[in-house]
Amino acid sequence: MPVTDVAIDKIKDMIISGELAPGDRLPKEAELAQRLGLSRSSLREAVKALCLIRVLDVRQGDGTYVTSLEPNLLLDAMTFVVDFHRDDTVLDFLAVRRILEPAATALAALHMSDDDITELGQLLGELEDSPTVEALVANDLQFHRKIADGSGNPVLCSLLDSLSGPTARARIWRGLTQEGAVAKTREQHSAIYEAIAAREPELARSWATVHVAGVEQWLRNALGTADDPTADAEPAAEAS
Amino acid sequence: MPVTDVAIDKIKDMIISGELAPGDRLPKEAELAQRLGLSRSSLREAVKALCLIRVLDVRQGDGTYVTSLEPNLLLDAMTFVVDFHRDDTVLDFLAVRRILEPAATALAALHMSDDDITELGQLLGELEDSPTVEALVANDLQFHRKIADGSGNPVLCSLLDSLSGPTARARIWRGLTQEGAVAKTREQHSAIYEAIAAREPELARSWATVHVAGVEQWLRNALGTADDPTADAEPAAEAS
DNA sequence: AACACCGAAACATCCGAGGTCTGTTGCAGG
DNA sequence: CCTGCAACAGACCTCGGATGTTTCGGTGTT
Repeated sequence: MPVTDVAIDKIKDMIISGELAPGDRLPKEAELAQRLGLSRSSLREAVKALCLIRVLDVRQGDGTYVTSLEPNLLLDAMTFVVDFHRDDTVLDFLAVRRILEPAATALAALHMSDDDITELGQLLGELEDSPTVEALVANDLQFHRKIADGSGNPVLCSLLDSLSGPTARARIWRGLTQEGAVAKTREQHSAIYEAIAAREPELARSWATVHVAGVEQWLRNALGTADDPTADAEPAAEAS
Repeated sequence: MPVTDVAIDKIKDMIISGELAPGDRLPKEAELAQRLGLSRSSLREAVKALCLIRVLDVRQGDGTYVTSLEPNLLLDAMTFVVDFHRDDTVLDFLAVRRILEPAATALAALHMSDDDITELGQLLGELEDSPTVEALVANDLQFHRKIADGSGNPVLCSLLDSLSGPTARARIWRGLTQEGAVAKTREQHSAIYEAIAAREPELARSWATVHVAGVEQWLRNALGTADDPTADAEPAAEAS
């Protein structure tokens, strides 16, 4: 195994064992390199890798620190991974979201504070009557994020956040190609909000299911026609 | 932004744009470094980082390649992330698993091939009458992995795989401290298998819920977090 | 007490020189 | 003609040092 990989494991172990706690500063490069028995170059590769997944945080001119290691931070790195998946596997991600979102919504109906619910309602009102597709999607992301956050489970929240990336793209296409989608989205958001405000977890769950399933159904059709050489519908545009 | 981070983004873009397809070989270090306008050292840091999340695969003496980018590979990197979370957040991960596992089991009841179901049954039989805790946990992991795989959704499968890490540890503790757990686990596994074999998704879902909830309940008590009044909330049933 | 300056510390980046591993090529033998 | 072995070249691995940049904290001035 390359020394760099060994270094990654060593640092990982130092953190897991508690030798390095969240927020702690690592020894300086030269020192740590000597301690782990490798060169600074190799150590830097290890640090950079751990940095990408948000385990370490290097500040030039200061030092290298262990992040808070909170689930949201670490799972945030998954967004990076999800970015690599385009058209073909988006449906699989959406299917997972279709499982998690209703559950999160139901939890939110039970756990959200009254203040949070008020803020959730305000989000719905902030949208203009004829919003741009971008504004709609941004508002949609905020709406679902607040609900996910309201579930009280940071892991669930972060996971949904990561999965929302591809969904957001899908929504943009949908907004561009399906006229009734905007009105329908607003209707469903209102219904979800009402259910949460009424503390009706099962109702909230159902509306969330309907909501995500709608996107999924549309996307399935869109991709199905795109893959079909005999289809006349225009295929989904490539990422620019 | 550091040069290395720019390089990471550049390489990422090269892949997403299609310039580098899965399986392709990257230009050699020196060449790519010049092309991206940085030194080999910095480039290597970028490559190492992308390597950690399984986007690139370097083979000494050969070259650097883009991986297949399949969801299972990329989400596999999440296992690394999950490893950083111990006692305190395990419950949150388990709660997510409690949402996904029943759904996956229900899907498996619908989608698994007869051959796969046969193999699943064989897994149950392979276990000795008085297995060691380690053997039991290993068998358990295989069992659930096969079901997750049977859901037909690679994203769901990989996600569950990652979440099973902490759960496995929990099971080991449980096996060591709770005597009846072994027998109960085998009973529930059999029930899940029977439900899948009978193509009864809702029955399979329910047994899976019971199964995971059992672990969750025990762990909650073991960690002494009986302060959460919502532990028993959120019925998982859902029409269709 | 508040602010500006300065130096030390630490990371960022680069470079070039060996070392090691892998795939390929060419030759000899069956 | 096909097979097996050995040498070669290409590519990554690791190293150590030199130089640039940024940040922090102490010092001196106002």
